[in-house]
This record gives sequence, structure tokens and C-alpha cells, in this order.
Amino acid sequence: MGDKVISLAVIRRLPRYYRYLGELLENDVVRISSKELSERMHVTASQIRQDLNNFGGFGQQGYGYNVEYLYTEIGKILGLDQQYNMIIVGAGNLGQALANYGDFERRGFVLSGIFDVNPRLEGVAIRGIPVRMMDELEEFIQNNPVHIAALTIPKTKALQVAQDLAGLGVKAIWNFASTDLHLPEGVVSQNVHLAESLMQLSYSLRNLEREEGKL
Amino acid sequence: MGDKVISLAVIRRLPRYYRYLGELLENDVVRISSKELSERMHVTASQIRQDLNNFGGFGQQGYGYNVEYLYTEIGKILGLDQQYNMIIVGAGNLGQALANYGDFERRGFVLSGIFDVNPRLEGVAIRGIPVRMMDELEEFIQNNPVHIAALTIPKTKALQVAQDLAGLGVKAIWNFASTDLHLPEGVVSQNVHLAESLMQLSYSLRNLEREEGKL
DNA sequence: TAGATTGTTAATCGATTAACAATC
DNA sequence: TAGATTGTTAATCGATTAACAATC
Repeated sequence: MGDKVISLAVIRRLPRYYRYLGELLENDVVRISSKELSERMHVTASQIRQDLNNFGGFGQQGYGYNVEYLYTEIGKILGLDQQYNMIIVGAGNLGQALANYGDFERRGFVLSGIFDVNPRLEGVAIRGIPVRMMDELEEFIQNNPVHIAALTIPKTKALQVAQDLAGLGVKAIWNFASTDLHLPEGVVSQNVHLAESLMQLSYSLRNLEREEGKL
Repeated sequence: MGDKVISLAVIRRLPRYYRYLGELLENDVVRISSKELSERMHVTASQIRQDLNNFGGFGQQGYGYNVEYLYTEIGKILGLDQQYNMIIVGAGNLGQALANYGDFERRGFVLSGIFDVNPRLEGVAIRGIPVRMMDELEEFIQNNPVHIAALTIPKTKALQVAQDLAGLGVKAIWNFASTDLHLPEGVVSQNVHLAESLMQLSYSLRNLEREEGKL
């Protein structure tokens, strides 16, 4: 059980379910049917039921789903029931923005270190955490378990640093650099490619113009 | 011609093709076959040819694709052959990080304004652009064409602000708030949900642990 | 011309939707 | 019990891959 590989399409939708359920929970909604949730989320009820049943039967016939229970269970599936220590590598604008964003902590992602190559940043504290120099990285990881590393460094450095981190035992890379990281088996990564996101928006906007020009 | 709706899956891949072609161009590679590109990108050659042929025949039998030509053409498809004026709404950490990131400008996304509600930020300049107060937004847009608005504000404000922007004629919203924006026809949006991205990474990491625990 | 590689059609695969029996 | 809604199987739809004729 639990051996079936879950498709990426499903995984991508889970956080969104989690978000909607969290909002329902905040509004003291106790139960919800797949139909009602589907209307709120603009997806089909069938898809919701199929997605959830990849992981188990969380509902009850004739009743629907208990919001709190389903929220908790999806949280477990996403690994939000445990804490992860995260470091940020690259204390530029984006790295600092991530460091200052406290919301991740609420979800169990604890910022434990910030690293950069720029000596002018050495010791500067962000939310109480001092920026350390890159040459302290190895020793730091040996003394403090690091589960996730956010990479907010130039693309030219990203692969090398990611490989170094993998070598030091970091198993998850949150990559903000504009490059693809091909990492060894047993190391996972997730890309945030802002430039690509903006280009997709630009495509849509251009398309809109094309359509309107046609009318 | 050009009427066929292109699937989202294809659109999402275009910026990645663009990035790889840009790198080839920098390395003075003149021509490339779908096969060679597919090996570099870890996709099938068939998919590359199918994707490109949604927009036209850019290659030549027996030769492959001219790198510079294909790069330019994909750029046009993505709307990168023209300039767009962009404003940033929300001058918090993330908004400032985006503002400081000069690379977008290179691609034709010109930052023309930054807005916030915090009076302490009023007039503070980021890359030479002063932060303006939200109540100046309407007049600003009337005097300066704004094509794209990046929304780096709390999720509770995002929908309202997005609707206001749409009402003022902004056609594209780059949304960083943790909420879904359902906007009127004729307004496009693209979400960057960092929390969801981190949860997907967390899922993969948790899965890794589950697999290893099983061995 | 012979070889290479595209553009495109056909085959396969996977994801989404529909339908409905099971059951609370 | 009757009504509601799930879990799950079957049908459909769309996306990916394979194959190959067209052609440079």
C-alpha cells in the first residue's frame, strides 16, 4: 500500500486543496462535499474525489468530508506534520525577502541559516539569523541538520552549489536560479523560475492583443 | 491561421526552450537538431517538434533548426519582441526584491512604478523609482500606460486590488498573493504561489523519507 | 545523389470526466 | 427508510510518443 506513484498533476493540486480547506476551517465550516468544494475551486467534483482517493478514503457517503480531518490528512501527505530546517543560500534581494517572510515558519519550515559570498553581509542579521560566509557551510551542516536549502544565487553558481549541498547530505533543494538542476538520485528539487512565469504571462497578454486586434 | 488554441502544457514549455536556445546562442552554436536539443533538455525530440509546429515550421529537413532564428521566433511568440510597462503593487520584501531585480528589464519588462500603503515608504526610491501611495494609483495609470502589475500584497487585499487594476485598464496581473484571482474576461493573470511550491518540495522530501524507511 | 532531419499522421499512454453501485 | 454523496469503474478526452513520408 502507498506504493503507487502519484502523478505530478495530482501533487500540484494538493497544496491548493490544502489552502481552500484551511480557509474553510478558519470560517468554521465543519463539513463539505466534493461538489461544493468543486464549485468554490472551479474544478470538477470527480477530480477532487479521484485525487483524494489516491491517498485513501477520507470521506463518508451521504455526508461528504470533515474539513478539519481532511485538512490534517492532506497536511500529513504534504509532510507538513513535521518540522524541517531550512537554510537560504544567497542573501541577495530574493534571499532576504524569503528570510523575512515569516509565514513558512508557521508551516514547519524553520529558517536555521543564511549564507552568502559577500563579506559585507557577514554577520548582518535577518530575523535574528546572521548571514554566514559560504566557507562555513560545511561545518554548519555537520553541526546542524539541514533538510531544505533555498538557492537564491546566480544561475552560473547554482548547479555547483546544489551538488555541494547534496554531497553534504541536504536532500531537498528549492531552486530560484534560472537553470535546471540535475541532481543525484535521492535528492529532490523544486524550481521557482520567475522569469519563465513572467514570460507565460507575457504570452497570455500578447495573445489577448492578437485576439482583440482581430475583432 | 493562428486560431488554434495552444494547450497550457505547450505554453509552459516555451520559456524553457527559449532559455536553452539563449544559452546555445551565447555559446555560438549556429544550428541544432530536435534530437540534440532533446538530449540536453531531457525531453523527447518528438515533443519538441510537435510543440514548435503548433506555431509554424521553423526548421529545415536534413539541417535542423537555426538557433538564432528559432530563439527570435519563440521570443515573438512569448511577446518578448515588445516592451511592457510594469508596476509593482506592494513594496514589502518581495516587492522590493522584484524591483531590484534588473533582469526583467533586459527582456522588455520596464518597471515604471512602485506602490504601497505604508506612508513610511513614501518617496523611498528603489532603482531610482520612488514608492508611491496607493491613492495615486488611478492618476498614475491614467497618465502612464501600465501593461502588467505585479501583486506582492497580502492575500486579503489581492482580489480587490486586482479588480481595481482591471477596472483601470491593466490587462495582466502577476500575482504573488496566496489566493486565486478570478478576473473578468480580457484580463489575464499568472500566479506565483511560493508556499505551494515549498509544499510540493516538502511532499517530495517526505516521500523520499518514506521510500528510504521502507528499504 | 545519399544522408539527415523535419513536419505530420497514427498509435499509445495517461489524465480527466462521467456514471453508478455501495453505503452512510 | 430515503436521500445524499462517496469510492471506484468505465468512457472520454487530450497529450505524448512513435513512425515515416516529404524534402532539404
